[in-house]
Amino acid sequence: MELRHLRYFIAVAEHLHFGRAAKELNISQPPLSQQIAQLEEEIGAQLFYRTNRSVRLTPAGEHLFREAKAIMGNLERATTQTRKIHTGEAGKLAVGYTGMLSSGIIRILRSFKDKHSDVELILHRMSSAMQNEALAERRIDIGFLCPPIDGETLGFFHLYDYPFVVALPSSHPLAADTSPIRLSELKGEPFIMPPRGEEAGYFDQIIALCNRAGISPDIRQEAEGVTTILSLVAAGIGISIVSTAAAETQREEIFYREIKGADDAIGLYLAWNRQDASPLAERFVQAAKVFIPNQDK
Amino acid sequence: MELRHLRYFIAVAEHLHFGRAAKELNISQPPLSQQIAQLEEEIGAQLFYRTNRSVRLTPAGEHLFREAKAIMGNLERATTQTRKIHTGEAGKLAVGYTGMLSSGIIRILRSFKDKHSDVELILHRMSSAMQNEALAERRIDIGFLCPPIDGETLGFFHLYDYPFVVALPSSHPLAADTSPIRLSELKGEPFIMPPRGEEAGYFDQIIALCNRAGISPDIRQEAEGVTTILSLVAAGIGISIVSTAAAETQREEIFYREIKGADDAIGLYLAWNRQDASPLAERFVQAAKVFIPNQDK
DNA sequence: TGTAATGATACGTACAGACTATCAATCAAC
DNA sequence: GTTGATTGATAGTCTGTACGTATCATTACA
Repeated sequence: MELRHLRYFIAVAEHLHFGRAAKELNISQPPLSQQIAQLEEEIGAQLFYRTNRSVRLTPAGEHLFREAKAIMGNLERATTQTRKIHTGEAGKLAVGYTGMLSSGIIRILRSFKDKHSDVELILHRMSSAMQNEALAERRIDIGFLCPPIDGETLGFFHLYDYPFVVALPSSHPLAADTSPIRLSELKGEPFIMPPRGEEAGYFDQIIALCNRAGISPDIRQEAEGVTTILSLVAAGIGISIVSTAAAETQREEIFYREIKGADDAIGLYLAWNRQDASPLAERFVQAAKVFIPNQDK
Repeated sequence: MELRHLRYFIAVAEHLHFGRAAKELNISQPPLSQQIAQLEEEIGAQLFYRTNRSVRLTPAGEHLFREAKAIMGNLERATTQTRKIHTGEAGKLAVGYTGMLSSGIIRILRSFKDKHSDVELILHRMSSAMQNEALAERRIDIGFLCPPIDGETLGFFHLYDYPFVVALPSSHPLAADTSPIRLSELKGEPFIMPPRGEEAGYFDQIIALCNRAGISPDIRQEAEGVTTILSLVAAGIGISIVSTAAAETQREEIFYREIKGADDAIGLYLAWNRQDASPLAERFVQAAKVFIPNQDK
């Protein structure tokens, strides 16, 4: 059986007239009769009552008519959707993000979703190291992450820079003052940090920052993900140095202070697998480029 | 596009190897490559990433793969069901019945349903006259009805004979006695009868029965359907003469008495449209024939 | 560097589906 | 009854295309 049989069958069932159906199909009547006969033979069921003057569907034919129309409709929708996925108008896009959905990331996601309503964005929170791996293995299509980035297999570009701030429990003695803090004041404080294996760039930058201020952070606690780190700070377990992106959502239990004399910032990058990136991923990357700040020279 | 394309595509998507897929399809590899290329061209989407050493589905291909399998499954089920409807193993069967589903009718329906679980029996209560019309117009496939039957267009045979009984309100003076009643005792009683136009055979037989007993029934009320008639009797509106089939289900408000010296009975017939009876209707008729009483000579 | 594996390409062929012509059956008009 | 129109089926021919064989290009691996 071929789709031709179904197409012809539907035409005859709709017109209940071989001649007119043939005309609609742009073929002559004899081959139409033949194909219908073939279909009946193959299915093993008479589909039409035919006298020389009238054509009517049998009960079996009526059933097949309904089914055939549904099948052709499904096929039509399937091919259209397939084409859309190819062009990147539709599909699923797995997106990784490190800690919090900063307003910068949300703006990009929102804008893309608005223009591509058929696209399903699936968000995965994972560390920068995990994103490198997931992008390489195509478990995610897009990553919002911090260095290091495996430039061999991944394409990437810089999006935003977020300065560092110190996160203190509100109950902490240093939390009273709103002025920028000197990092040397943090000497001996218990630090909460992500594991270096998960966020090497972030980790090293903070260490360097502290070293420059003449202190060596006393890491008492490791925690995965900014939200977890901040929860621990809120609980009074220790202090941490986080990006202003994480500090966007204020919490009562946490007090943020800028760092005096340091304009260090952590870079947020967008990355994708540069080999066989899905069309959707490519679209996303293109759309995201618009959000690069100061791109006008 | 033809089903061939989908079949070939599914084979390649399952094997992710053109050579092996071709072998399974019993064709050689080159035409398989061609057909897949055609499919991609027609849909307007790349379906496989092909290097010379590996074949992988694109996101678009993965979507089409799922859809194509579903479509092939639907098609398979549709053709099987169509064949079943043709042979009478499945389908819908509209059955008409006059008044009540007597135990005789129920036995036939039950037996048929047991042997043909894929068949949906749709019951329609309608008078014998309506059934004649509905059978001719194919609104129903099978009728359980009383004469007259239009032998021109309908095939039919006799099933059961149900003797007549008198139905009295329990409060009626004549309802005390359990012995057979003489019809002459009913002189002057208000009769409830179906309209003659709907149940001519039944109507005329009762009139003849009464006439033989020397009375002319005083028809005060007409009602469509035995259940309606019996409800009116129960309400004390009048009396009626009904078949023992209707009397099968006893009600407290109604008292039935046999009729003395009359072995008249109303015949229940099974009828169908003898032109292009649906295969299912034919099966039903054949199955019902087993229930003709005294068929052994 | 040579060999095996794999999908794409080139080209000839056979068959199936399409066309034209015609037939058979039915219905309607007179 | 007879004739003409309508309609689906059949017969015979032709053509497009799906398939097969042979071969190539590329890649992986020994």
